[in-house]
Amino acid sequence: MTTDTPRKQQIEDAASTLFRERGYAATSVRDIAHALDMQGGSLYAHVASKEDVLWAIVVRAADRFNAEVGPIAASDRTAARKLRKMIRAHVAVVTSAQKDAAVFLDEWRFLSPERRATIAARRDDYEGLFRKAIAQGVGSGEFGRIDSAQTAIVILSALNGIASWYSPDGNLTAAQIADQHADLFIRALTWAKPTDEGEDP
Amino acid sequence: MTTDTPRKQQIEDAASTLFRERGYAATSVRDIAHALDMQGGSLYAHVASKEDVLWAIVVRAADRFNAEVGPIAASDRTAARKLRKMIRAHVAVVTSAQKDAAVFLDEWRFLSPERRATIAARRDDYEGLFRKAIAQGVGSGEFGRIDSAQTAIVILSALNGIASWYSPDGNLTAAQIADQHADLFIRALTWAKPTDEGEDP
DNA sequence: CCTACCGATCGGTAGG
DNA sequence: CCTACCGATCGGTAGG
Repeated sequence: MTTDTPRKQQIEDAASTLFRERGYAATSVRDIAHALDMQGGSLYAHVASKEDVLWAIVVRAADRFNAEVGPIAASDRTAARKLRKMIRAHVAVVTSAQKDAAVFLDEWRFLSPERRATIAARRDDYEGLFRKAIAQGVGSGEFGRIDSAQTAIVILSALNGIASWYSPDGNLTAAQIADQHADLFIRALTWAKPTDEGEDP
Repeated sequence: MTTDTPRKQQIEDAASTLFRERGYAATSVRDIAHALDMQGGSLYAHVASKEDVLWAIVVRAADRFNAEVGPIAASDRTAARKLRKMIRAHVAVVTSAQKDAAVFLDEWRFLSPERRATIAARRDDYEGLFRKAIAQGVGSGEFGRIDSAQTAIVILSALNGIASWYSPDGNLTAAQIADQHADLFIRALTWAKPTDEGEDP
């Protein structure tokens, strides 16, 4: 009954690295164990199955996206400002928890059907946050008459793509990447008018 | 010395379906063989290795992108029109050769290091076609002063994402999806002026 | 293209 | 957390 077992987190971290590098199916339980200087079977003192490890990684990534973006989506703001902040928050998660995000995005299909369905539903809800923010802007006249559902998909596809090419050593900081994306998409939605300005923190 | 062995194509088609559904690593040689009503080992009468099958799929997908988009990129057009046509062509490949495109995009990391390097180089060249088209528009003043390299990545991320959500049974046709993307991105690049119009076929 | 097989490795468990 | 092991499955081959 201690606060939390750090060993389990170490396992998830090591697994996250390997799942991202080699993919879930091509990573063996022994690979994960050896990364932590354990014997293959010893991992099962801490986890019940390989899939449970993937599940833990996927859930903690999903939780982070929701924790960062959810409050902004629920806040009272202009659609353009809200969307800009949501994009920034999403990119911040992708870049700061890059491994987990990449595993979440690429490897969730290896979950059991039940768990996959749970994640599919969560992803759809999350996408809904973007749909609603866009629809708000269409309704208020801030944005042009675009298809909010399709636009949400386009934006999230581009933002999620960052997980597969971003490098902390690149020429652009995570914040710059976020702003570039926000600029580009807000521009695309608010055409024929100047982009809204006057940032809030 | 016949024209072409169709059995090999059948193998690649079946493998493309399975690699897309389950991923390369989680698809066994027996899975592929059984999809063609063969015994596991019999596949090796036609192919030398599982990786060779993946390689064939990846190469034919890459070839298609180049064949469709390359000539447009090399053509003499306004940057906006050129980019619009390139986006359309890219989306056409993604949607018409969806399985191959998805395998190409998601599973190429399971290739041997040498082959992976070859594909990485080809992908960079291909991305260069978009970079150059964008840079052309920046140079001519058609587009605003944006980072062509980053913008090319953003556009291709979104376009490639289509491979993972497009369904021929969806509400939108492939052509509509292509136009939506072209509209959105051209708008984002040509801000503060009306989008260029007057389509060529 | 099949049958029958190879060594290697897989996820997971027992028993300590 | 280790040793030692389980049955199952893997990619690939021999020999026809």
